[in-house]
Amino acid sequence: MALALYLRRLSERSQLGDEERAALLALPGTATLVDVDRDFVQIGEQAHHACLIVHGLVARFAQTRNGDRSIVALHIPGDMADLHSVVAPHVTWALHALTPTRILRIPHAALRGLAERHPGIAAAFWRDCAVDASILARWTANLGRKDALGRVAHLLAEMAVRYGLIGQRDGGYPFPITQVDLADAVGLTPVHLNRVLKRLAEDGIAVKDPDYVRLLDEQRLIRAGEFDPAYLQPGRG
Amino acid sequence: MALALYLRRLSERSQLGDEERAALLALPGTATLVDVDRDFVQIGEQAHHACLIVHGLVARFAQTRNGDRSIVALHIPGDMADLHSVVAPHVTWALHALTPTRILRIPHAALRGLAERHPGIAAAFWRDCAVDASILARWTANLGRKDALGRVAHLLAEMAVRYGLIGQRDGGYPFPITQVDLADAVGLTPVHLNRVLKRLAEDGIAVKDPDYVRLLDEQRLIRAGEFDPAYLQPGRG
DNA sequence: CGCAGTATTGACTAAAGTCAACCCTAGTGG
DNA sequence: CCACTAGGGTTGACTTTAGTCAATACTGCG
Repeated sequence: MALALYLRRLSERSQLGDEERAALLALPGTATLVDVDRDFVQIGEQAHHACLIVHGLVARFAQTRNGDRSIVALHIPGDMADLHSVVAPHVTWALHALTPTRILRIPHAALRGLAERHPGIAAAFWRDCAVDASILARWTANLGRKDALGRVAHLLAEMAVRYGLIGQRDGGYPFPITQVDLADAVGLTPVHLNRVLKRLAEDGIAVKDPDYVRLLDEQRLIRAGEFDPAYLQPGRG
Repeated sequence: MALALYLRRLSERSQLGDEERAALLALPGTATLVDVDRDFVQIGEQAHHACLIVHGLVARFAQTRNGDRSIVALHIPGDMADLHSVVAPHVTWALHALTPTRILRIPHAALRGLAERHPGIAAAFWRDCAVDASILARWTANLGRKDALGRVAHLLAEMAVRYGLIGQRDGGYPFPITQVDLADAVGLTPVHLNRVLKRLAEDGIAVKDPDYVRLLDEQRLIRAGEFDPAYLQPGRG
């Protein structure tokens, strides 16, 4: 069940009591299927729901007034992609399905009510947003200071950990993103990204297939991306 | 008084009742002076306090294990620079004074207690973190998609708004940051940043003096940076 | 006065972007 | 069942942007 997925996510980093867990699982929500290549939250909206990703892959886009779009976050199953909209409902980004995606739309009112009645849940929500921000900070640092290879390696390493946390990884992980979108996420042109991926494959580090990443030598991937998973706060109280 | 500054900040975006306002102002805290060029929160620490910037300028640094540092956020008076550490106390960044800085160190326990007793304050804290994340997202997008001039123009425009919100701007604003640090914040080398600043000055857009930014033509600055202040959520409920 | 940190400039290099062609594959409709 | 098409991926040749290296100037302070 979708909410159980999110409860599991929260429980990784927050201790919740029985009552809180039950209250969370009782949240109302509307299951929705989103076609590929569709914005399901648009810039300029006033949000009234938060979207839990149940299945699929979602990009958060920032947009300048000129219409340039840029991916600032990727969301995988178990992520509440726009939980921050509960406290900042004026939307300045878009959520876009990169594959056919199943989401659960949960009313802000319900989330807010839950947070008000259960301080522990309020803290868990806040913490979930803090981890999201921590990832953003890391992306900012990567874009500012790493070269193309380092940025790509770092992102592939990050996604390996994140898919690992939801039990979707072994020698690799599902990652159904096009090179155009991946290029956008790491601030490169698709052409240059393609060359970087080619090099990672030739060097025996990792292979990006159309919807899967094969990890050939994770140690070297981590070194190439100077990756340290601490910012993902995996399993901290 | 320092806490009044922060109360004012929160009140811009959150409605707080009298009791909540009083409780906030009653928070305990230790006033501290930080020398220039000093980390006052270090990577790897377990944080027990959040730092309210009272006076001065602070940079948040991300650091890779190789020791490369990169500025991911700038904090001005009125900012609670590491409020997120209340829910994520394992520190993966550093806070560094760019000028002699006065801070107020507020115990996490007090902030947590306040949030537990007053859901409105909990929401206000969460919201404050959401705006911080919104700025991070914008920086990510800028680094990914804008050229050097656009990045610098955007940052100068953002800081103009942020200093404006604390009443420290007229035809310009105080911005005591060196070119080396500014270069770090926008992901450029100091040499190239210097050339960009020269161009902004020559074009009559803005002049960066050692500790002040003179805004010569704000409209063109905004255009050059494709700046839209919506992400700062100025004055939204 | 001299030093250290900061800022400025020029000449050169390297990384990434641009442009354009071509390939490959999955899906469509005849 | 096959030809066509469109989107994604790949490659080469060339351009542009920003980085590097190095020298020089400025400024506030001991």
